[in-house]
Amino acid sequence: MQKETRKEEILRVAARLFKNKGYSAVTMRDLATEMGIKAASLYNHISSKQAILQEIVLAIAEDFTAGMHKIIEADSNSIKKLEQIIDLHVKIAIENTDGLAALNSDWMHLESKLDYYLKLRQDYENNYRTIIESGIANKEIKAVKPDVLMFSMLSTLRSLYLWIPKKGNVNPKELSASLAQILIKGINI
Amino acid sequence: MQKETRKEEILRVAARLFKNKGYSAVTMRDLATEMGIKAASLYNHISSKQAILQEIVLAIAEDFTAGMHKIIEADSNSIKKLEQIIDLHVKIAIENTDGLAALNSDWMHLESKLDYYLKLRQDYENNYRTIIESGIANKEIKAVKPDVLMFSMLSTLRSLYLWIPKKGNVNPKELSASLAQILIKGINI
DNA sequence: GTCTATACGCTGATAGAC
DNA sequence: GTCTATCAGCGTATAGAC
Repeated sequence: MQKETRKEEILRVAARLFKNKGYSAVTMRDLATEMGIKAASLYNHISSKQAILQEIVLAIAEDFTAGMHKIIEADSNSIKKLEQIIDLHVKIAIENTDGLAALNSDWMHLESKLDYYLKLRQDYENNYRTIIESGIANKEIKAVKPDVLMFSMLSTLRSLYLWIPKKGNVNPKELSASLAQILIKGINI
Repeated sequence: MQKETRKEEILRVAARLFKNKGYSAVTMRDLATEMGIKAASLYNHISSKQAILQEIVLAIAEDFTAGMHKIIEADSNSIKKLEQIIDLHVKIAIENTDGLAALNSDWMHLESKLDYYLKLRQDYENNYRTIIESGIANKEIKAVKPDVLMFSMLSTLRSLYLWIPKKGNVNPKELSASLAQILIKGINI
């Protein structure tokens, strides 16, 4: 286990503050105080407040993109793929709860990287929808409206970060299994 | 159809801005510009920025509370009650999309009214959970984990405001029916 | 009901000493 | 790597003229 750099510490603490109050309401002075230093000292490690948000959000967005690519390339049926998507969201939500909160709540405050973020999200949703549509075509999934199903599943998965901290130590496998039961069994033929 | 007062106009425009950028990132100057007046003029109609947020969020929170009370008092089974909860969320999401966004994203910026808001939300969730637990006890609902089911349904219903504007003119009955199919049919015995 | 003028604390960020 | 000092601009809000 290698030591956390000062920059990593800033990103970790910033994510926690962003989760609680939102990007706009957190000041560089808040962040510095939380780290026990002065605001000016932060700038030896990061170039701007905006750069902090970018690093936090884009790292996670790229994790989701990479995870989705693994899933769509694998040779498995649609239900399995949906289960793997649940696993992916549970894993990221547990490993990086605060960062995920920032992604979900503060992505619109990305400035120069906003277009890039939106493209990643769009591609992710397109891949998701394609999995559902294939499943319906193959009669693995009930003939529900693909958009409503994707919206419903994604709403739950995107909200995981709100729910995980309340539950203390979460068992990822158990949580994934419960979610799969509720999100998928109902649509499984 | 009675004319909108200046104050109502402020609340409506503010809700739209809060939805897009979040409470903290919207300035009184932004709001005034959007209304075609100067920031100082806003204070003839509202006492503070905080008061705007309170009016928007608490009105909706109280709508949910009133709706839930009607549902739990009615003489119907658990599945019917869950369907009525879906209807309630769809109705409010369509009628007051922007205000609902502010409630979901900016409730933590309520200052003196935060405790009141949290109590309304807690009571709402307790009533929701009780409906699910009764349904499981009566064998109307599969023996899933009540908390996971409530979390999943509420995540979807609370995210409706994100989804509705993309869909243009929404038919509430059709949307409620699709959601009920996906959220309830899977857990129905 | 809206305006101009103004108060004044807080904001992100930089320069330069140690 | 952290500090103090500093800055220009923006934040909410008030006073008082029209």
